[in-house]
Amino acid sequence: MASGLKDISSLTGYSLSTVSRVLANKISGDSQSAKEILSAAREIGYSKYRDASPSSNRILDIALITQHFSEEFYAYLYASFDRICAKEGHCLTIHSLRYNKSIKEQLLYLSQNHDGFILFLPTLDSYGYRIIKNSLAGYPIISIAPVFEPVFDTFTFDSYQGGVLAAKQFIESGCKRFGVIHGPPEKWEAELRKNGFKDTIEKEGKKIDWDYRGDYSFESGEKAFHDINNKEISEVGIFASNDQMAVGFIHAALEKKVKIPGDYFIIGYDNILFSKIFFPKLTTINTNVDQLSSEALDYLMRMIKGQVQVGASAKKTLIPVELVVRDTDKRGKNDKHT
Amino acid sequence: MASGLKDISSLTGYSLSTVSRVLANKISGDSQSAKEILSAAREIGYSKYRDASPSSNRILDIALITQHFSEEFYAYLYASFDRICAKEGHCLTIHSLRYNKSIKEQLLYLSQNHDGFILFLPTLDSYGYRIIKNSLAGYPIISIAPVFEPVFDTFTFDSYQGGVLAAKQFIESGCKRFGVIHGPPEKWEAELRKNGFKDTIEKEGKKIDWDYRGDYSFESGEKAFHDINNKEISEVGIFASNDQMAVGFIHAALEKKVKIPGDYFIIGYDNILFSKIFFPKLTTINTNVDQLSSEALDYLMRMIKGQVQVGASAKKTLIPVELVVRDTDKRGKNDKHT
DNA sequence: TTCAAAGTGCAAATTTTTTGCATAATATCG
DNA sequence: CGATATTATGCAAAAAATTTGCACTTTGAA
Repeated sequence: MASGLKDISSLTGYSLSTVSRVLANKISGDSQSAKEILSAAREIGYSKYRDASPSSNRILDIALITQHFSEEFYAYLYASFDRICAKEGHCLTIHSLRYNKSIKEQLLYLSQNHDGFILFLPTLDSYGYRIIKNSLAGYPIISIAPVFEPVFDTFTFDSYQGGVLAAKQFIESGCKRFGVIHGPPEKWEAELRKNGFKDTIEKEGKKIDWDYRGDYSFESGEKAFHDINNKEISEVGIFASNDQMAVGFIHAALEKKVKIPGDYFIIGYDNILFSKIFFPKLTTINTNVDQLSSEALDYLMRMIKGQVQVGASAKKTLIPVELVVRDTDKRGKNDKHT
Repeated sequence: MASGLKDISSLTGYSLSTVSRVLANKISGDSQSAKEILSAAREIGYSKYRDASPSSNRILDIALITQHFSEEFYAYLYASFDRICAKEGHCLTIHSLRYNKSIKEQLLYLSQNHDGFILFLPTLDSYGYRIIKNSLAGYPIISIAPVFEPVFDTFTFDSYQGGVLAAKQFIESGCKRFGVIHGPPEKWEAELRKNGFKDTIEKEGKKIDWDYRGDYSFESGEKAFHDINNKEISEVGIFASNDQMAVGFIHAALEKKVKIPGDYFIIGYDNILFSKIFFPKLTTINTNVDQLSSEALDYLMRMIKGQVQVGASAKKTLIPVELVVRDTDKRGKNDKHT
């Protein structure tokens, strides 16, 4: 099992010296010999080869550092990164820090076997991020978590824009009254979604007639419905900060034989699978996860190759989102499902 | 970055010789010194330390080898293994081979950094499994994929039993007619679910009055409804091979104002999240993923420690499933949702 | 208390990796 | 097209890393 230059040498047919030089980056890493030697080294698990500066011939190992939860979104995220990495020829591994006691040590360990990290740790605070930054100074890391004060260069969806799009749709389709179901206030992206909606409504000289503080759960969507229904406000365009709450709202409305669209109009956010199959079909904000993965990965690659200046402050890139019109907003052409 | 025994020595304070001996397994791996040395070795990424035979002090690295898909089930599976591994103190990494050209090479590479594999590759054929077995002879590998002819020791849910439970529920609650919505025939576990249902019905001297060949999708559940509805068979207890089809069936039924439960009764299989929130709430077969993870991991650990005899033929372990009664079977207490 | 078994460090022995030098292959430029 | 610079390669020597023999220490059971 122990492997050394000798094994690589006999495997590839190159002399010990040549193998040594390729792996120590003393000769170009882009030649044919280098290609063979690097791939043999990778295969038998020769450890020091990672020190060779990344050449076009090196397969790069990327770690997606996340916290597993039993939610569809995670399956989407992983599948998307998997797809994009495979297309670009990189090798992706996924690691969860959900139950980890020592994040710092675990990341130090992982940095030995990988060329760069993509962090998705929405619950980590700035302090935690700074510890990571300090203990892995110089190591290529980006983040895709929507956090208030990013420490690493960050790629996220333009949540604010999502709220703007929902508001515009309601305004343009002639809604007169507006409501919003908040996400949990500690989630930064939930605040952005709500603010985008609110600001756009108010810029038009209108106001939010009703709001409800939810927690992203299906149940809080149901509760939101009962709240507005008791107040007897109707014909309201409601923006829910995620699809689960929108669907919960619709569920409760259906039970009470309230019409959606009709008595209420609703736009969700996320466009995850069940919003496509739930009925009536939900108008929602779509996030293009492949675009996020692709741009994030691209940037990380340039970071690994040293083509990116890593500054003191974190750069933010907002990936645009789009409105998907289905049946639950005022324009919905389909009324028969209510 | 280059690390060697010298670094470990100065980090831990032990002499070079001691470090060497611990890592080469020349002295017991269970002493305090061994613990410190092994953990330091792991942290700085010293590669050869993995050759030391696993002791109680070694953190074991397990790889879950899968094929990512954008389905909730994957998020469940990963979160469950993550939870169980964390509890046992092992380190889990997840790797997708969905787009991989050379599975064999990728696994060879991964085997360098890990102590054992859990395979979840439902689409791989026996030939592919045998290639893996041959190229990694002696390396600890188990499978959790439901396949017809397992090559590795396998842990799966007792799909057949799931069908039996569904059939019993319908029979005991007085159903007179029975139907089944198949999963895709190439999926072994779908066949088992159907057969368990069919065999139990027939053992009671009854017969399957209607069946429909679905493909696990929501849409095929809708189509199944239209099929049975055209034939005007009603008051049938229907077992769907998964929840998505069951929910599709219910969706189509609701559109046609057909009563569930009432005109039809339905039991699904999987108990994934959306079956909990869809309305009416679905009676279904629950699979305890944590139990599967836990038993599989336990066995793999014993394999790694050499406590398990690996025979020529693969051992199969079936994890029991259970019926979760909600609102869509005949016993469902809740009729108001239709 | 005694003695065997296991752990430890020093220094020598061994193995692995790197490097100087000579030569071969390849690319570059007038 | 040939002269010249650049890069790649292998051998053998040098350097570095790792293992091992030996003597001494610690630990725990009888």
